[in-house]
Amino acid sequence: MPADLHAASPEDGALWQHETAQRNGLRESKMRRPTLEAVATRAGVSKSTVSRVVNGQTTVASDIRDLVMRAVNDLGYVPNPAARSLVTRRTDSVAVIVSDPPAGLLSDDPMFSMVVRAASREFEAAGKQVMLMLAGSPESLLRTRQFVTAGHVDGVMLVSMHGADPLPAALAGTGVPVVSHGRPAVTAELPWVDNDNVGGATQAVRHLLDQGRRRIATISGPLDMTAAQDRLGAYRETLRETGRRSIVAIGDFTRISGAEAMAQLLEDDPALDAVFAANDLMAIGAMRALRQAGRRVPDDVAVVGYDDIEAALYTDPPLTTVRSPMADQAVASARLLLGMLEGGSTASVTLPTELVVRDSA
Amino acid sequence: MPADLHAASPEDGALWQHETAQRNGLRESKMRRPTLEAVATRAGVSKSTVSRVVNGQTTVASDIRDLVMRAVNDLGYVPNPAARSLVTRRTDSVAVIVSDPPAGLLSDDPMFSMVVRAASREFEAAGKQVMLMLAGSPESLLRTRQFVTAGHVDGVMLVSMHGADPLPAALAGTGVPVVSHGRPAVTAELPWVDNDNVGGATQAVRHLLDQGRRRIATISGPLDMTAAQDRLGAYRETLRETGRRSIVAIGDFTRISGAEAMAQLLEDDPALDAVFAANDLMAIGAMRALRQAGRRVPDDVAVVGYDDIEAALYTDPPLTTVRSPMADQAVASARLLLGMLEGGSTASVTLPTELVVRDSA
DNA sequence: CTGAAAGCGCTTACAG
DNA sequence: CTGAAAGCGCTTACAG
Repeated sequence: MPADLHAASPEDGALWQHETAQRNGLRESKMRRPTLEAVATRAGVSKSTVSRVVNGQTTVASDIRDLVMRAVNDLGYVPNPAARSLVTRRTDSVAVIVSDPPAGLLSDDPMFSMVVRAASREFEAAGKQVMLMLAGSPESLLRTRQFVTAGHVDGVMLVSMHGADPLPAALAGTGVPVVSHGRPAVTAELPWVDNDNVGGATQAVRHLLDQGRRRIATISGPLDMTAAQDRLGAYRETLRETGRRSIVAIGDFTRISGAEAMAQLLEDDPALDAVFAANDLMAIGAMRALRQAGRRVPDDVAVVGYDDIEAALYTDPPLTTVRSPMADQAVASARLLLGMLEGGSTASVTLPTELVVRDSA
Repeated sequence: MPADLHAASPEDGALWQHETAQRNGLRESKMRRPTLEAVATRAGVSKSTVSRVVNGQTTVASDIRDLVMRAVNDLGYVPNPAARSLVTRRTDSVAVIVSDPPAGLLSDDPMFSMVVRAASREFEAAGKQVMLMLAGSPESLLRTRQFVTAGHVDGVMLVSMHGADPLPAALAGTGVPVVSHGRPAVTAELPWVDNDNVGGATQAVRHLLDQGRRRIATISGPLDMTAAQDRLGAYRETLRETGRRSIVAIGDFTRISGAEAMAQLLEDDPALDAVFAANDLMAIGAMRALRQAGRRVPDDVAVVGYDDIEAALYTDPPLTTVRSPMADQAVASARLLLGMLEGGSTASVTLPTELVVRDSA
């Protein structure tokens, strides 16, 4: 207590109040939340009973339940997740781990947005919180593995947006359920959900053939991704069946790589009359390159993409493409993991695709 | 033990092994991870000492430290986050809460991808895990508030991608540090990071004026968002200064809304010679509508967008736009929150914009 | 149907 | 510099 309290002036009083308010503010932010014990005391029952009510057990007499609920509401009680998780060994959360390329590459990829959002909705609807992790660098690989091992999450959904990902293997030994959105490149023993890349690419090339195109090139994705491998394989196979040769350039699923690959293709074979791009982003890049080279789409060169992202409706001309059910695939991945957490099936699933014909081919 | 064990045949043996392996597999997945106590026993020291080493305290003799580290590595020890969090009252994680529109609207918005990724990288670099939450429905609002109140996270970064969000207000009373990516519509007392919407929009309209355009329309974003309000306000103000009248249509920041707004505008004022779209997505929609109406860009109608997303490089013609530092803004938001967790500044920040002139205006 | 008690795996004063 | 002990806030057999 200040020594000069007996001489307190109104100003002193105001100052004092101010400091008190600040302290209260501070204390409030650090103040402990009401505990289960506080609720028990207020309701005049045991902690066990409160715990049962809070967890929805039906073995509690309804009048007692009401008593407890009132205390919970009065106090604004919310269970401490750390304490709960410590004893139940569940976290009620899952990790969505997205391989993040260095230097912002692919950073506005619509796939990221679609997949992460669709999966998140699904998980949240099932009462699971989602922890988003970006796994790019080697350190982050270690970090990710530690994180999962530590028991931070009940399960993992892997979204490999690039190469030969070491993550599936790294996560295999953790004993935590893992699913992969997209078939992983290394055949780890983990279930996945994918779309029918072979079927989709085959449809695309057949369509071009049906339109009377004869020199059909392709822009492939990076060859360490199974989606790229499968689409390229189907392109080659379909052409081979009709006795035509492949004309291939490799991109990395970005717009700019599509543009560069198209320029290369035009140089390699100026007489080509069609191109199948392994995704829409590269198709958009290819269309720009064609424009710059003075070729008309589809009159001179027909273009088919893959994915049917929304942007495919806004190209000039609108893009013919293979619809891959991105959101459905994400939802299916989430459900597969959710099922596994309940001890359900670990069977991988392949979703069908559909050709969407617009004006570019 | 099976009653017929004495009659076991080789086949039985194999079967038995198989079952054993399965059980071991099961047990392994449920098996308790090594605890701090196990490490202490193995190293022949107390739990306190192990804890100190694991947490990097420097007060431990180096030979003892080595002993402990060896035990940690041998056992593959990883601390249990729930137990740690229970006593430290920290979680070392933050929530990134994105307002998620119903029905997949905006779902491939590049903003989501850019902002979430940039912020995640920043948080992860600081050792914070990110919990991604989608807050769309009224239930999710409640859920979100509870989640934060329960102490699941040390701080919150809010990303309002639409309307008059009730979240800032709902989170204000929790005592948990919150920052907003983008100035919130309701003036809650929380720090934010935004780009200079007024400055950016002013640059856009001035540029159009400088090009000799005389009937300049705008496609605004939804008016419950401050970014939309500010951009529209600056458009109006700039035209007013030069004695011109505003021609306004309202979109919702999606491509399709941009196309519809443009069609409306053309109907309202067929003689317009320029349009300022409040984001690039709507500008892309507007360009499609102009194409369908037979207007050439920029000869008949000049178009300026806002954001400078990557797609702006791929329109025909390439889009003149205002560069808003999306990723920088997300990084700044993350840093602001990180700083607040250390007791640092709560000052809001505004980032500068820059006009990028390409061929559409 | 309800309660007392043990225990989940850590950290942190407090002694020494 | 190191250790014994208390305690974080829950859940869950185990009795009654």
